[in-house]
Amino acid sequence: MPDPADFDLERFLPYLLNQAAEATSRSFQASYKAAYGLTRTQWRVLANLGKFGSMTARDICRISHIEKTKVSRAVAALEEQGLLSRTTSPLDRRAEILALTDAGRAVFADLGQRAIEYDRALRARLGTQIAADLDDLLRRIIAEGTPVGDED
Amino acid sequence: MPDPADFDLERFLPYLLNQAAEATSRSFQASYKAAYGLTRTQWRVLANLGKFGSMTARDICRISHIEKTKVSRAVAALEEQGLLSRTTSPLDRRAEILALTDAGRAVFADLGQRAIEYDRALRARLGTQIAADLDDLLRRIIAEGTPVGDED
DNA sequence: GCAAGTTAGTTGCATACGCAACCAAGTCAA
DNA sequence: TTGACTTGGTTGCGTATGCAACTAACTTGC
Repeated sequence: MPDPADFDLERFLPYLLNQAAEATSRSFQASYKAAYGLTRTQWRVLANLGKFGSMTARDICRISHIEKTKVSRAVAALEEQGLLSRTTSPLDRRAEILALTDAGRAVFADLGQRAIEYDRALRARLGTQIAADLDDLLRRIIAEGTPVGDED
Repeated sequence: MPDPADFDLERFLPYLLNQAAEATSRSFQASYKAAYGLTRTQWRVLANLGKFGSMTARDICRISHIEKTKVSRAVAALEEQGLLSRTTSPLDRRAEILALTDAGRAVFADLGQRAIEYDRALRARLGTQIAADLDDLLRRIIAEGTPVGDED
């Protein structure tokens, strides 16, 4: 039975991960927020559409592990801004096929580049081999990282 | 000039970090949220007070890198729940010295233990050596991870 | 063909957050 | 002392989020 006095937030993995995530997200946030007024979620949805082409909101949920509510609102906002268009699926009239508009693709082109550059710079500073290992670790954490249960 | 089509969210470090952070935080969240109705921020503030003893809100900001607003509200909530007490500092009447109450210490004891166990289990599954390396990496990212500027 | 589920997506509500503006107490210098 | 500046902490306001409840469109078994 561990002594609670031994507990140190600074060595607590969830905390460290959070800080690291905040640090990186925050600084990249400037790109999509300042330049295009996008939310983190909106940027992610856009990035998925940019990468994978047309798909339905549900697909985005599956791929990106973002909850449906968040996706739904992000999609609404992106549509509002003219960055994506919705078409009711002919196969399933509940579903909507989402696709970036030209404007959306332009934004993705710009942000995609910046993201690549940002990522490269960060990895370079960490050391590319190390960064690659980090990827694996993070994926493992994401995959099995939820020992207690309670999935998102 | 990178081709935006090369961009893949799944290999974007800020994104991976976020997912990993979410995955771990989420599952530990059950402990403090379900059991004590605490917010992530509240739990962190409590953890810092539990670890370091009495200190001022400003100190918590410095140590934990949480913004003052968040700390302020968390402190108010924790006081409301009877987990901490405030005393105006005799040295500087603007500052308030925060200290856990007995109830607060009890909560910390419980959550501290659970946190240690959670962390251990996670590290064990990653491999302890690897987990230690991960710590370093994350600290580096946190420290220098914000190349563009725009600090928190 | 239809009642009992499912599933895609939206919405209401209550809460947490970020930012900027704001008080009150302290500091510093003239 | 007094006026300009800094600093500890709070608050108002607009926005993002999570959860549960909801609609509409599909599926299944009978």
